[in-house]
Amino acid sequence: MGRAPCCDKANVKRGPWSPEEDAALRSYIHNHGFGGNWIALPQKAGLKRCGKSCRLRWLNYLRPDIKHGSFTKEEDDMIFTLYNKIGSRWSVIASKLPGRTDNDVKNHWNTKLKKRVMEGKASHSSSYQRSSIPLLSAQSLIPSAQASSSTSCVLTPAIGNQEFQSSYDSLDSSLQQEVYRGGSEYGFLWELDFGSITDLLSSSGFDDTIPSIWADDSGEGKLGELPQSVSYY
DNA sequence: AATGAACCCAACCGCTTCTCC
DNA sequence: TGGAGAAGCGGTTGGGTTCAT
Repeated sequence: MGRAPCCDKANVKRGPWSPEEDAALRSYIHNHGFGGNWIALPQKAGLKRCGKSCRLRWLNYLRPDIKHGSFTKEEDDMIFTLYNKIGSRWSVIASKLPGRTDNDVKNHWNTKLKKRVMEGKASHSSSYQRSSIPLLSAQSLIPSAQASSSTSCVLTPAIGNQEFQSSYDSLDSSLQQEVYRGGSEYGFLWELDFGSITDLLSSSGFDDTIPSIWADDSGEGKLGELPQSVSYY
C-alpha cells in the first residue's frame, strides 16, 4: 500500500497560478493567516488547489518580504561559502539571505553558480582572508599522489564545520597527526582536482565533508599535479 | 523569419521530520 | 511511546523565453 496522497488530485487545479488565485490566497492569508493548517486553507480561501501548492506559492512568491530580481555579488559569495560548509541545505542557506527563498537559492545555484564553478570561474576564493584557520595537508592525506611543487592551489576554510570535526575525530591517530591543525577551527582543503582526490579523501574518512567543487586558481582541474606544500590566498 | 537549443524558474513529487493525540 | 497527519525540504520536471544559427 502506497502513501496516501495529500489531496484529491482529480479535484484540484494544477499548473501556473492565475492573478485571481494569487489575489485570493494573498487576501485570505492577510486577513486570517494560514491558520496553522495549509491542508484546510484552500477550501476556506475558495481555492481549488492542494494545500501544499498554496503553501509553496505563498512562501516562494506571494510573501511580502520576498526579494525578486537578480542576486548580488555578496549574495553569491554567501551562497558559495555556505554551500561549501553545509552542502545543499537550501533552506538554511536561504535563511541567511533576507528575502530569498530556498527555491530561489536552489534555482540560482543550479542555473548560474554551479555552472560558474564547473567552468572554473568562481571568484569567491579571493574574498577569503588569510587567517589562522588551519588547513588539511594534501600531501599527508594523499601520500601516493604525484607531487608538483610548482602547482599552487586555492584553499578555502570550512569554518566551524561540525561534520569535518566528527570525521576528523573518527580518523585513527596516525592519520590525525597528518592533518595540519591549529587554532579552534578546522579548515578544509578543496579545489585541487576533480575525481581522484574525492576518492582518496573518501577512503580517508572525509566522505561527509568533501566539497563538490574542485578547480585550481586558473579554473583548470589539476589531476595528478598536487603540490608539495599547500598555499592559499 | 524560422526553428532548434539552451536557459530559466515556477511548480510538482515524494521522502523526511515534526507535532499532536 | 507509537502512529497518523501535516509541514518542511531537496530533487526534478515542464513549459515559457531567449539566444544562436
